[in-house]
Amino acid sequence: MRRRPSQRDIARAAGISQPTVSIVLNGRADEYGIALETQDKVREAMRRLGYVPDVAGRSLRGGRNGLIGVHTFERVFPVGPDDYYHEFLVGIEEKAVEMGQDLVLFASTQRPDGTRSIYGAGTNRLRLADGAIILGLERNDDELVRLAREGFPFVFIGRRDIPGAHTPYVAADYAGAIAEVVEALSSAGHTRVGYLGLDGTLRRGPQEERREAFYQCAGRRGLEPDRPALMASEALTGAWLREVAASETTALVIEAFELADALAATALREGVRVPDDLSVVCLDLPPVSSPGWSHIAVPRRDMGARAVALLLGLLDGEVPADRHEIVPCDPLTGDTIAPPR
Amino acid sequence: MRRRPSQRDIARAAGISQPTVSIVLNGRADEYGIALETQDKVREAMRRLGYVPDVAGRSLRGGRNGLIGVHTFERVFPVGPDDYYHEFLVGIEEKAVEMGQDLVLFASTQRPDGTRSIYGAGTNRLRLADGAIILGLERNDDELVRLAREGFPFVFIGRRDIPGAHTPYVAADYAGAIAEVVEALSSAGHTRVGYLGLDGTLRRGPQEERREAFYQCAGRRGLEPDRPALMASEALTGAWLREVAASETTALVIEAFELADALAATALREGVRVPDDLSVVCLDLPPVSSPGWSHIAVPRRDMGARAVALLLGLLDGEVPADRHEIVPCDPLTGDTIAPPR
DNA sequence: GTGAGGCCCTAATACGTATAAGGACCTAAG
DNA sequence: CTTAGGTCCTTATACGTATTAGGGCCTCAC
Repeated sequence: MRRRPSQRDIARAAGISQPTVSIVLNGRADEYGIALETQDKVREAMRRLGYVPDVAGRSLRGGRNGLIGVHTFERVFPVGPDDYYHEFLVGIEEKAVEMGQDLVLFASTQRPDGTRSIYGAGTNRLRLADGAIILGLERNDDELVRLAREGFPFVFIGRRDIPGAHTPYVAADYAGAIAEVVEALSSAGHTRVGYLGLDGTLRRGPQEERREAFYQCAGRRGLEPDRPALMASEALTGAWLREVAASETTALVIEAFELADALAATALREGVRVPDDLSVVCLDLPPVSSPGWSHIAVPRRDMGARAVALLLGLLDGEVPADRHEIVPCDPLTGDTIAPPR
Repeated sequence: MRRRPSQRDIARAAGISQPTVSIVLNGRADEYGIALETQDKVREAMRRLGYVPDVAGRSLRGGRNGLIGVHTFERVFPVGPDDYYHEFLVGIEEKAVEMGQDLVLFASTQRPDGTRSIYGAGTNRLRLADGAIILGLERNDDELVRLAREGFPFVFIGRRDIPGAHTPYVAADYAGAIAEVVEALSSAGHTRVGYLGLDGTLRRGPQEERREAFYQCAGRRGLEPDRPALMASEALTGAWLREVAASETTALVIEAFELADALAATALREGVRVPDDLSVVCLDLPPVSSPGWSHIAVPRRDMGARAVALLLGLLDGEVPADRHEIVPCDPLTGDTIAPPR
């Protein structure tokens, strides 16, 4: 008798039938009028045999398992320390703890090339969980559409408006936060502002969203932004920085933390003083990073937590299937915005 | 007809029986001698109806659900970046990907005080997975004993010899690595060596294991170690370091990365040159840390991966239930061991 | 003493899958 | 003509769960 005890085993041990066990287990004993004595027998047997409901059986039947799936379109734990997913996971786990749910990290969906696919492995593994939180930088709209069409409950982290599909998501309020940045620069007296963007496709979606929000907002507030300078962080040269410092541009908006790190090093080397010679603001600096530069930050932890709450709301049917949640960014902090020189 | 197609639907569409569909799907058509024409009909219907196998049904049938539990006696994702668990998780995930398994992080087992307990919630939630990998700094021997007695398959990460229970574990070969350190110090010409240990209970088990291994090994190799200096990293003062540098002691073995960081800062302040004035070796420096100090490192990634492999071996019955695995540490690297001044 | 109604439980079933056992049909050998 | 053997498929079953329908037994009222 090596196999895990099932409801039938409990029933046998308690001298009653399997459905009764199920009823007691699910707290519907009163509703069905099960004698207290019987309930005790059942619970005692469960404890004694170490019963735990079977995931497969439950989800086959259509019930809940207390499992929240987490699917990422790339590896969950990249090697580097500045990990895109980590903070999201922290938030997800925190809320899961609070709500008494466990998490399933889908590792089995990874293909040989390192990307992950919901349907790639031939089966939709996500179904083992009650619902899933999905995150990823790649655009995999077709898989999401299919998932939505199957009626599987999920929440995407990040803005993801897909035509023709109701996909609930939790996104950061970039626009609001960037308005705050623009306001701060403007009221410090800046008019010509440079924009340093990340070249390449690494996190293209979010980057472009920031960029657009910035340019729209700057225009409305009377700022004159330079055309965006796009480069990889290794490509940031002293010559470029000297040129900026010598130009009319008095402040720099930086799109990504890699560029901020590179800029910090270059500025130090070139003797460009921040913020005396050049004001600097970074959009989305991770918590562990860089000097105390002015920045806003995507509230990853908070977004993770909200995603869990939203998913549970979905599962309980308390929330419509096309609900979006926009989470305010962490407010602008730091001290590298000064009046122009 | 909103629901996803099942094998029965395929069968109906192709005008045959459900088991035939299953047989074709699993590539056993030849074995069962299914006519090519029938196979084509089946495959065509699958494509047309968009069939995707149902995991729940499968794992219900197979007895396994492809879920590997990960239980930690503390939070999985602490807030700090120098995260004790992170590297283990990386290894676990890597191997899980390779073996096509998914991971369950047990968040529901957390008690209000932040600690986690296997049996705290009344039932052993771990049972939901096929088996589990358990890690944690606290000693919770009683829960492990109970788990072992219940016959639940698990692997502990870290040395954990519990009298009267077969608990498989994966541990680092501290002794071997520390012998390497002692050998290096000795052959560089050192005889008097200091030992800087971490005070407090934070990671007591592993720390003490290192300490004992060092003192035993040093004795055998003819080194004269000072009595260990135990302190919290904040308590490391310039005065202490000056005293060491002025004494007969020519090398320092450091137990934990926090102390290494603190020592680096203090040495810089005090003008103590490493390794010219003092040789330094750290036991277990995380990958992302500090100057290029000489150190050995606990092979966390590797240990995580081995734990997964060991657990699957256990599940397949290919491995006895009392198997221990000792993983060699990453070899000594760095350049802060020099001849004594 | 018959019916109503409450109490407490069981039998039957369905979900999707995989496999063992079995059966129908045909061909070829004796 | 019978039988052995091959080919190709089906029937039956089991896995663990939750729910619907139903049934036995007791008590009380008429």
